[in-house]
Amino acid sequence: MPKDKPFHHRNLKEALHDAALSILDAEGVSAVTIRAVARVVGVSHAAPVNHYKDRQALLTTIAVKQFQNILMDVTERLGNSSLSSAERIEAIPSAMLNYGLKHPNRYQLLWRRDLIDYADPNILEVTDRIYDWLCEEIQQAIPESAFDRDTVAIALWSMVHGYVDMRQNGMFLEKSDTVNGLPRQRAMLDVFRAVLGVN
Amino acid sequence: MPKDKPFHHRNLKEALHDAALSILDAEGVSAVTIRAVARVVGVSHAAPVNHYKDRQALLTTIAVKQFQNILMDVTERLGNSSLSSAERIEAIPSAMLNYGLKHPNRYQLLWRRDLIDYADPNILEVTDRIYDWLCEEIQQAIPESAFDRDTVAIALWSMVHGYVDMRQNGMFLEKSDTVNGLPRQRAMLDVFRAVLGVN
DNA sequence: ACCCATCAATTGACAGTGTCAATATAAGCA
DNA sequence: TGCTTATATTGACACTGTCAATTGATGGGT
Repeated sequence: MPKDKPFHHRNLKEALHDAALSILDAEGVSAVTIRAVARVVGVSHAAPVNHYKDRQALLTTIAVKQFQNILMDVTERLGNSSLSSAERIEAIPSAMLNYGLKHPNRYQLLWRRDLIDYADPNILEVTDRIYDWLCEEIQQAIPESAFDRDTVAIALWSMVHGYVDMRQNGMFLEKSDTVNGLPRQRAMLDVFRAVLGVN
Repeated sequence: MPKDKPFHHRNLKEALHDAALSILDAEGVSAVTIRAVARVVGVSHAAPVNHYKDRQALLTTIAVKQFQNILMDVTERLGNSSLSSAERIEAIPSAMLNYGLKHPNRYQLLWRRDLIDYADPNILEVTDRIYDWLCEEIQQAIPESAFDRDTVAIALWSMVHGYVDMRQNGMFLEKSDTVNGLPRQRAMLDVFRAVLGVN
């Protein structure tokens, strides 16, 4: 803990990332500006450029890390081999759902194509891995099915994403969050259990 | 057609709205700034304030109108009484899907809670009417069902919204858009036809 | 026809923003 | 030691939304 802040921060990149994340959680993505982040870290307004080319690069890095966090959660959960077929299929959808409801501002960032760079190889890789894993579990659980596997995977992921996104936009707010004593998201996933014929 | 532009535009509100819409289509929502719109209409940068309190008010008005357009389309389509149960249920999901794929920038705006005011009574009314109609059709088509009606409606709308949103973010891009010769969205809706038992 | 209140539009300013160029400082290596 | 490179600062520019003060036009009442 140097007294008079040294010229070099020594760890600016991570510090900027952490500051950006906390601003994101507290005030939403629009508050995550290069200058605000620099201010929090206590560095000049143009310092971040050495570590993040521009705002998009900063936000893309954050998004990549968040996707990776989600993937790690899923990886850990699916390591448990005592799960039912349905539970394995729902691991990724549930993870997205829980993450989205728990970290609304972070979740919102993940899908802001105007702010992050979806052509970034890291983004592509992590989202592909999540998707592939979802497909894999569907394949394992229901090797025979009337439905195209990709279609089921896309439908499932689309449903949970759409639900989180619309909920956060205030839709379905007057509707109860529980149906028959279960959370609505549980009831929604049950619809898919029914059509896929898994338990 | 006055030669030297008169001080009063006489129709500024609509002109601003139209200009904003064309900018939205051409350059995306981030380009729809108060000043850019004013520039297109050929009026001073602060003129719009007399008709739209701020940028959010302008964008909210646009969103309301777009939701109303969608609702009108659906109303017209559902006026045709020779539709099957499945077709009636899918009228709203299909309309959202088609609208989203046809007008990506407009669709994106509809779900930007940081830009538009979801507490606006007009927004509430039109989205409620869309939702209620969807529920109504589900109720009519399957008066008896193992699934909670609201859950089905929410799941269905969530799926199509999530699909459009993720697609526009570049997800599922390497996956084919057609499965068994049918558009993927058709296959996705068929999953719901199966679970609801309608044709 | 006039006056005046009201509405509509302009101008100018302010605090933000991202980003770039020029500059200063520190670190690391020969 | 000195030189190269990485890192941080400062200052500027062109934008943005929004506000206040001002000017311009309209329309209603007398």
